[in-house]
Amino acid sequence: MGSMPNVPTASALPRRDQIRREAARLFAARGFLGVGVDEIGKAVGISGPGLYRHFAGKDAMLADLLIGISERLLEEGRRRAGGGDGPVAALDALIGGHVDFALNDRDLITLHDRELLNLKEEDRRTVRRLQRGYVELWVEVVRQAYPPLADPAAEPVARATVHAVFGLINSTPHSLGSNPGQGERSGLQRDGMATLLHTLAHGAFAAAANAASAGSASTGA
Amino acid sequence: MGSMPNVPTASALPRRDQIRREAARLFAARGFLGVGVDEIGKAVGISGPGLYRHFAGKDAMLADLLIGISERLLEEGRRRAGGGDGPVAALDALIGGHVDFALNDRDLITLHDRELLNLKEEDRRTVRRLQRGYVELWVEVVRQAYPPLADPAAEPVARATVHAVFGLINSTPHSLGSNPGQGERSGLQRDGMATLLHTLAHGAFAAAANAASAGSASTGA
DNA sequence: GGCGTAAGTTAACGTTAATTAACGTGGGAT
DNA sequence: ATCCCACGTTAATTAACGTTAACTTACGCC
Repeated sequence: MGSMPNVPTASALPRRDQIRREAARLFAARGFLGVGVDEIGKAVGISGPGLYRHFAGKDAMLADLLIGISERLLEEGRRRAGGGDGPVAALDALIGGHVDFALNDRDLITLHDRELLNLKEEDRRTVRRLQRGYVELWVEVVRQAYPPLADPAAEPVARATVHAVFGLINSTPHSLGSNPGQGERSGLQRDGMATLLHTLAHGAFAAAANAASAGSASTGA
Repeated sequence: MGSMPNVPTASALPRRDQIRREAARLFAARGFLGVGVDEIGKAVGISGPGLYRHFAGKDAMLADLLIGISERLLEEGRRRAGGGDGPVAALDALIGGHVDFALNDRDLITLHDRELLNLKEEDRRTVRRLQRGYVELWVEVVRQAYPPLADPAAEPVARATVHAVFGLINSTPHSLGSNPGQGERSGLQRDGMATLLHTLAHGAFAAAANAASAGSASTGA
């Protein structure tokens, strides 16, 4: 018991990670409730209940995935937003980070806003808290990058626009085919898609700022 | 048997519609697989298997909902796109129609791209065919409204942008709270949200067109 | 060289859920 | 008056699934 508590997971973590990857793939493909534990087990070479040596249960796998991606989004977002080259560069970095995420971890992005309701109350609160922090981070940066949105009356506009841009960037799972190897399905390669999403996000923010500077009475509040 | 085949559903359709509405609400709230037929029955005042007098099964309810909304989107889209006031007005009408849909039939919009995988192969193909037609409609109109996107090399960009704008507009279920009565959750009222989404969509399209006119070699194809 | 623990296996349990069967009822057309 | 059919009900059937139990195996360690 007191042997080596530091590196006992040196060979256990790969297996856990393997389970994470396959579970994410299967959950994204057929939904959390549509995938059985036996199927996840088969995907990693063990069978069924053997998964319980690595996770407390099926719920725990989903919770691990959703909390993990939410934490990574927030952490990486904070890192990028603190680049120190001004709010415009910070927003640029935020957008780039989220686009990378959407293109690299397609499965997790899909699960992130699709399977939240299958979490137990406590885990759901955790994920929502992290998501809220991430949104707040974006809202602050956006309002600094686009001064018209810094008006207190425009705060709801800024927040709604951030949500909308998330929806925009996260749309890649729908546009791209399900080929992770090459992007032969869509006529757009990965880099082209990345720059396009970047451009579209900026266009949306600019339009929001433009509208906010024009009519402050159109917020409807 | 040959009595009145024209109006036998005069009293059956309301009940069917009631089931549709409640099923959509429940599916959107807890997922297709997360809702039992007993629950749907209870929501409409009958219990469990009584639903089988109105639908062939649980799958048939979901198929009815998804095919129905896909048909309505396409039909209304075609109607609006053929307004005859030029491509810019047509795109405006398309955007307005989709925004109305996203704000009025939030549950269905949620299901539309969330529960496709729970359809049987044939129904899924039907829905996808309708969706493809809807996308094509948008792509054509967008490319006419924004000439830089009419370049053959920009076709993938136009298509990806249309998908992204769908994601943008469909993001309302996430930004708004779950109160169908008033929008007290978000600081943005319904009309404010509608005009904002309209503005954001235009901003995204304009940005895409701008990028396409600048560098034709950046498509990556 | 025995020991404990990590990591699997298969069998079994308890629940739940969709669907079907069998049966009841009430109102309109003949 | 009656027949019938749309519309429901409850009970039974069947399948699947998450989880636990009991048991095996390989390996690092004193």
